[in-house]
Amino acid sequence: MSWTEERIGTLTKMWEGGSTASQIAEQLGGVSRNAVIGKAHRLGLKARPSPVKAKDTKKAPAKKKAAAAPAAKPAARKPAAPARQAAPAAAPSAAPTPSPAQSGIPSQPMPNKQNDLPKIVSYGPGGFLRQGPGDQQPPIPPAPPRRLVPAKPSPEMAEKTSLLDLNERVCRWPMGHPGEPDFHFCGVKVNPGFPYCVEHCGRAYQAQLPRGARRPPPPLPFGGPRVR
DNA sequence: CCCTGATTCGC
DNA sequence: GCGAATCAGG
Repeated sequence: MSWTEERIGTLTKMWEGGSTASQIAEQLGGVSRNAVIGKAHRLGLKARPSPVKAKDTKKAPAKKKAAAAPAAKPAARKPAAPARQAAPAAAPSAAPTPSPAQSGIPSQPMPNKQNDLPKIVSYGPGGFLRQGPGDQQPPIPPAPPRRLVPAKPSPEMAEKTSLLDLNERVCRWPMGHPGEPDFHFCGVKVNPGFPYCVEHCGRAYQAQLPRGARRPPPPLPFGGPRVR
C-alpha cells in the first residue's frame, strides 16, 4: 500500500481527530500501526499525548541493532532530544468518550467541567468525516422509543463471549448454535496463529488420512444435527 | 498481559 | 520515504 493523497488525508484527519494509530491503521488497511505513526511524524503531525514521557537524553539511548550492524557506522547519534511535547495544556482531554445519546433520550448538555467536549469522530471508507460533535449540524436525536428496554445481559450470558467480543486473540469456536439464547463463542485465548484455542484447533484441523482410513468425522460446528 | 506513541535505522 | 523493531509509559 502506498501513501496516496487520499490515504494521507484520512490519516491526517483521523490523527488530528484524536483517533489512535491503531484505529487509523485499521481504517486505512494494509498498513501497520507503526506505519501510521511513522507517516504521521514524517508529515509533521506529531504532538499528541504520548504515554512515554520525554526520556532523559543523557542516558539510556536506544542501541537497537548495534549488534546486527557490527561497527559499521557509529555515526554521531542524536539520542533525539524530544524538544516537542508542546503544550496541549489547553485541552488535556481526559474523558475518553462517554458515548452520548446512548440513552436515546435527548439529554441536557451536561455542564461538562472544562467545557471540553470529547471529540467523537467517525470515518467512512475513503476517510470522509461522518460526524463530529462540534459540527454545525449535529444529528437530530431520534425520538426515544416508547419503552427503553435496558440491555440487561442475562446472568448466564454474562461472561460469555459474544459475537461482538470476538477479536484476534480469543477463540472463535462457536458454542451452541446461532439463534439459541445462549449461543456464544469459546473465548479462550487462541493458539497463536490460529483462530481457535488449542483445544478447538484440535477439532478444526485434523490430519488428512488416506482414503479408506478415515475416521468418522467429529460433529460439525455448524450444519450438523443438533445434539443437546 | 493489553494498550499507547516515539524513535531508530536498514532498506 | 517507509515501516519493523524496539523502547517506554499507562
